[in-house]
Amino acid sequence: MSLDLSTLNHEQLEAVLTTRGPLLVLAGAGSGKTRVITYRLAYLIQEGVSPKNILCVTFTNKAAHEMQERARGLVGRQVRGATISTFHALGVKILRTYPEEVGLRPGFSITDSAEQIGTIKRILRSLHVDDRRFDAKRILTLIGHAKNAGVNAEQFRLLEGELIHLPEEQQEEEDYQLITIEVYDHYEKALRIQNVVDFDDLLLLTTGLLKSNPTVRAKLQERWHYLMVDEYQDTNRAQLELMRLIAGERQNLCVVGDDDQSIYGWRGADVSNILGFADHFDGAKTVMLLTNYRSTGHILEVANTIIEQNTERYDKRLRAAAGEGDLVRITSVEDEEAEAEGVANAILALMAQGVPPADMAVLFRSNVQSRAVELALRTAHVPYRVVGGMDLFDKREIKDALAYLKLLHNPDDEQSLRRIVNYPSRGIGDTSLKKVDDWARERHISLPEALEQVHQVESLSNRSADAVGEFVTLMREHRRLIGRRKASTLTKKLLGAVRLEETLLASSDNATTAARRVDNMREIIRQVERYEKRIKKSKKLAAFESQLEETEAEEEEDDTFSEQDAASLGGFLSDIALSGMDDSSSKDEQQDRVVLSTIHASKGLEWDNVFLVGVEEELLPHRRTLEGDGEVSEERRLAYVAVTRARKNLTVSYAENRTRFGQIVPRTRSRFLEGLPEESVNMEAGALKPKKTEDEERAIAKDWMAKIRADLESKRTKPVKEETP
DNA sequence: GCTACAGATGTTTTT
DNA sequence: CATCTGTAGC
Repeated sequence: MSLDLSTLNHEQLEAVLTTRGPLLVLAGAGSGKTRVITYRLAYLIQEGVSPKNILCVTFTNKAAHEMQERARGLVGRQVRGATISTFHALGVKILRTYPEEVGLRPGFSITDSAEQIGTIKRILRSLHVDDRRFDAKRILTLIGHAKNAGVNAEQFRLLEGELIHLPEEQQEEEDYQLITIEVYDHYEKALRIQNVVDFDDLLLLTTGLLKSNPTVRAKLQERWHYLMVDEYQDTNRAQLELMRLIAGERQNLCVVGDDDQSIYGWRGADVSNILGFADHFDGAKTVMLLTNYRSTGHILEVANTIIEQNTERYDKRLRAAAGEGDLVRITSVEDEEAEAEGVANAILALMAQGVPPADMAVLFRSNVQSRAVELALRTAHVPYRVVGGMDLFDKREIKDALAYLKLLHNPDDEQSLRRIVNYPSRGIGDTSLKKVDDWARERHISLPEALEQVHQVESLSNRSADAVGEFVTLMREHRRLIGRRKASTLTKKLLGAVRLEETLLASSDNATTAARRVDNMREIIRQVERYEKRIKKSKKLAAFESQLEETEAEEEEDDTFSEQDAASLGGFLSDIALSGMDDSSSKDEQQDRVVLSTIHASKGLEWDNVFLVGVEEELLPHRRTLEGDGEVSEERRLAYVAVTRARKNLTVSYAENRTRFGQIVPRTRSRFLEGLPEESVNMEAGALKPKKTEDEERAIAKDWMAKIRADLESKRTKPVKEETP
């Protein structure tokens, strides 16, 4: 099978053919970035590089899947050998193989952010610091930034002299840094005792491991000879370091990204990674992809004008492959309500012309803005979908059920233990727990360990001790079944034994909420089952394919990683921590609905028609960045990302007044709208037309509801097409 | 151990 | 205004 490279343009081809040495591909919005990556991957394989020696890293699971699928389309099942992974999943894989080297024990688990905050608060209290004076979240952010920069607790403390001594007006900031030095230390210890890592550890510890351990480093360098990184502008210091370490002397590292789309600086991403690529890697070659295949000319003009006012960037200008297209419409509206109604009407008008809702999106800077839009769309009966918000994970009943599984898998997980030790209530109240906790502290052992020998705690009544004993036995009994029973069976057994369902039903007076909660909880079981199925299928597939292989089954053992294989409880828990619950596939994911999204969440997506709302000072750019938190240039990039999502139609709006915290406040339009090229913009009012009559609206909406219902019906009857990962 | 009320807070969140 | 958090009180 031979790869057809003739569909690539000159620059894309150059990027694909440059396989040796450090390569920076600056891929402007809509310039065929994903194509280049997948073709390059395919090309490497075709040129005789063993897929096993290729590592592709992305940020999201979605991007990893997409790359996998598209590469499979080009080179078939050979992609299976290549490692295509997110940074964090890669970290887990490596750490699971060498846990002891970084102070972990096998089977460590991954915390979520709520647990992290809980841990911080507990540490503050143990340090006798008023946990109301310091915001745990803010401390956690500071720790996160340190970790993202590759700085561990020890090193952070050493930085004290440099970090501190801020001018007086930043006294508060200084206080936070001081307290963070203390907390960071304790936080790390707490995690290690519990055999737990947080998300940032997945990078920090992995990088640290490679840095300090030449054997492991050599092994990984021997495994991967060719590296590719997607969305490089979003990488942080630790990730750069990780890639540098794996690339080793070969330096076959290809990074793809767009500095103008760097919008995660606040999360620790470091634009200087991409801006300074040539300094970080000697002899780096740069290829710029500047032909935009997505948007029409006027949209691109506006985008270019907006972004060109940033100074710290690669100087480049996108050119449109398509024609001029329609003008960008910029409208002023009275307030957010009028704005939302205007958008709803414009959407209805497009629908009336036969444009499917899925070709439209409403983008905004901050989540609160979605409410007004949702309301208007609902009254107009426009089908919509709000993206983001992994709410399922935040549900209490889900967390409770998960905590049981986590504790089962990792007996040292104190955080999970605390969560469910008395839920459903079994007579282990705060006082009893406190007594055990104190007893544990005296003896310098952990709470879970203390619970194991609870009958030696003298201050505890027999009744309490028995209650604890019963709980400990329950967990121990179930833990013995790990490996002997399917994970799903075990899950059902444990959750049944503690009567979670019954508790949920009894606790809520409202029958519907109770039912919903039970259903949510059962979702966990379904997820475990789905996970088992997926693993089973991919194993089968692997076996099948190696059978098919004409060449002798050279399915040599992959000795880089410990085999973490079977549908185990631990595997499930990592999986769910890294990719969230997958409620997408079955539900309304690809249905015909208008998308409502924050600009952040819209990156990488595109629509024919885009409505960008609330383009006002203090919203975009956001107030917080104007007050000195963060940089306006990043806000500008945000505006740029938003604008470049549109293929054919872009409508930008700003309100004269907006209700904020219950107050009506006059607004000014965003600075990002100043100085736009007149010939590309339609400033005339009325882009968001006045209301249609109720009857007209209803007629259009009715049509669409009917169509959607029919769609749903046909989907239900058709068998669901199975995708193979 | 749950409910009710007061008080604070009010961006973005790939993993 | 609206939502979440923590605490007091039953």
